[in-house]
Amino acid sequence: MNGPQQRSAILPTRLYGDADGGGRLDAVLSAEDLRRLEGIASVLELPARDRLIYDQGQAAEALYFIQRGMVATSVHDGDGSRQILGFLRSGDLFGLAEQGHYISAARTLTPVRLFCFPLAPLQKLLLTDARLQLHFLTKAAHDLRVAQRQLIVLGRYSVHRRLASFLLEFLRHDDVYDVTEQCIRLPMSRADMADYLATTPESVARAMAAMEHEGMIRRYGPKSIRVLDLPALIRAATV
Amino acid sequence: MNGPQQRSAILPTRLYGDADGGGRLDAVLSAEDLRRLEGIASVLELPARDRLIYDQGQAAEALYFIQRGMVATSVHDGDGSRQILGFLRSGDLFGLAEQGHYISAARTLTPVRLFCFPLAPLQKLLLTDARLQLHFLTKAAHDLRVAQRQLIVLGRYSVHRRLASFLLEFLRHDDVYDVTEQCIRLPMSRADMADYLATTPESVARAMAAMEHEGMIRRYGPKSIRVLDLPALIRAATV
DNA sequence: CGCCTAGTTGAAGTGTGTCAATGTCTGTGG
DNA sequence: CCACAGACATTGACACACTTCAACTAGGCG
Repeated sequence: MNGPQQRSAILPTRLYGDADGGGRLDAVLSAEDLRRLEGIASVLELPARDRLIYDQGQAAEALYFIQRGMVATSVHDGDGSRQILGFLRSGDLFGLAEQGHYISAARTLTPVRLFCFPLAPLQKLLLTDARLQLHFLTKAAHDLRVAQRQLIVLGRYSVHRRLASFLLEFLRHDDVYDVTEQCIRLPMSRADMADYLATTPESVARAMAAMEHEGMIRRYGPKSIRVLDLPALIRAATV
Repeated sequence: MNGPQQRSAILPTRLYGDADGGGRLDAVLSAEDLRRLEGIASVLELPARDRLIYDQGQAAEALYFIQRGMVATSVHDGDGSRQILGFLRSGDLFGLAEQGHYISAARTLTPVRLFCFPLAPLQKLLLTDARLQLHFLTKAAHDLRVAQRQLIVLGRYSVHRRLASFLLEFLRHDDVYDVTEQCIRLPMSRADMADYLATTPESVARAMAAMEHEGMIRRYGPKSIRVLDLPALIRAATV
């Protein structure tokens, strides 16, 4: 994993707060912690996009850590309806289960490299290493905050604003954002974006078109977007 | 806290899964764990509804545990907009912070009795007791599942269906549901329900009226509802 | 008992979903 | 390397669930 420098990441007032690194688990782990985790992990390499990692309802056997690439978790309704719960990137954990079964499906959006922690050894490790466990707890708290933020986005924002918030997310991550060119590379389809933002591909396309019309972005094909007016984009996500 | 029977609640395959007790923290703690928690806790008793426990943005100093009563956490937008993130009951934890500040406000819906765990001592305790910490981790995972479920509700369901899901939630909790009378006691206002379900008080009222018209419920004043046709209510929440 | 807040009902407006048609990428095979 | 095919994205027209605004009614607490 990256950034294995030793850090005293545990600050008392940050419990159930922010351990920082923007929620990246690997950014806060010590070299010793990493060694231990690698001791129980196996590496899973998926070389292409749209590969199923696990399916909804499947018996949960492991927790996954993303080392490289991007993953989407989604819940499928009886009918065709689908809600994407999150787009996950390097440093994220996934594999949340309920009563021994995954509650969502997980599939790759890009080629990915994963660490795979079998649950029983992981639990054993966390019980022997409270400091390490606290990092997992902090990560869980981070994910909870992310989910609650998304609750606000879906509950209160218009489609236009949801899309603006979504695009802004990408600016933090230099694996999908070229800072010098101010260009975002979207790894997912309009349908994926729609299912994450709880709308339709058509509405996403319309919102994109509107943003381009307003001069805040410029489209170069559906997967590549240049940010022309960042303040306007921020305004669109805020107001 | 209730249910202090010793249980070997830690089952390997349930990590980041369900520790059970329906997410109640106190239902899985050992007598020893309880004693230790009580050692660092102070009791907070709020005798009335609509009391602010902490405000959004306030410096986070403690994590709260509900022993009795009901609490709502909510995020307030710049303008009047408000999203209620959750209605919390006995056995729940709240007080999620980011960078040392609460991300939401918390206020009482009923008189409540809380345990108040100051963050520094709590963190110290969790670091010395990995088993106890694992219960907190499991609780965090539970809350994450709850938030993700709500994401689906807000993202995919009609107002009618959202309300049906909401009412069904109450049937699990005998502090608000009289099983023999099949009567739900709603402790919150229509506005609160609306802000939780991401709609308006008017739409809630209309959905209620429709359900009564369809014969699945009967209203006795705005705060008291009898379930007449449970299967129909379940259908309304499912289909 | 009466005031005031909260809830309900009605009518009108609108954002977004739906259905349908057109346009544009992408990746595969000739 | 180019051409084709199928999937994906975009645009337009229309429908409708829900919000908004307004008036009225009913609870509940002093």
